[in-house]
Amino acid sequence: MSFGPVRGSTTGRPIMVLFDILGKRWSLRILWELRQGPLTFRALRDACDGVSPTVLNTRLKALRDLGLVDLGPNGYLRTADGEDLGERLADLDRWANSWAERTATDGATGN
Amino acid sequence: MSFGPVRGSTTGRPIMVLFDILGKRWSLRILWELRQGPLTFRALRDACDGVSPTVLNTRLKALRDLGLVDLGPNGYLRTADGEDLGERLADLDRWANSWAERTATDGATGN
DNA sequence: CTTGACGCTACAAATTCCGTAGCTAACATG
DNA sequence: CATGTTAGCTACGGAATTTGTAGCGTCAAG
Repeated sequence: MSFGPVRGSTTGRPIMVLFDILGKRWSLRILWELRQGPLTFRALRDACDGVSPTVLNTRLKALRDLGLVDLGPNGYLRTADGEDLGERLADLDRWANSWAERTATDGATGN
Repeated sequence: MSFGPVRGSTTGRPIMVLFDILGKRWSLRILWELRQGPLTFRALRDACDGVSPTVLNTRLKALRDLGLVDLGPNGYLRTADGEDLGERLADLDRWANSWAERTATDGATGN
């Protein structure tokens, strides 16, 4: 497996590779929805607010090429690396929750 | 400040708000490039591979609405929340580096 | 043979993104 | 005042991406 040239990034810095895929619509969401085990293509589609199969398949291909997602007998699932990345997303989720509380409080005090 | 209805997400879960903005091209990158202090609009543009001002301004507006970025006397900078989120991105960066090493090694072992 | 679920593809329309050019305002120099 | 520079930001047309709907081929159950 190798990182080819990535849109707008000739440096090959890993974080840029990540930004490139995660910066596309539904990528983060797909990784997120796979957090509790495998989902079939259609179940994943439903979980992602009915994202079009075109985009879902495109993302899934990219995610598989990067070794973050794989297709098993029970549907799509995250690889070990994907799980690892998923934990960073869980961190993001925890942060987002406290951020929302903080933001709500800000708003109440006079927006 | 308040979260309006977000594209494709009626739940209002904070993580979805985050996915919505971060899932747009250049959002992650902008937050990332602001990690070492304020940058002017044009400096930020240069840092982001010359992203078009149209998109940069749109992202900056969204990021400001969410209270993650602010415009100070020396240019754009991350707010306290933005810095906080930035740390999660730094985690992502660290993970991406080890991931890249792992991935390179995988390729070498013939898997 | 029909039904249903599976992964996935085709294709046109809608949306978003892009690059280039240029605007207004502020500040410094002369 | 005239000039030059830098700032943030907008207009606009063309390119690229995303979307929605329909349907394909395969497989297992009834």
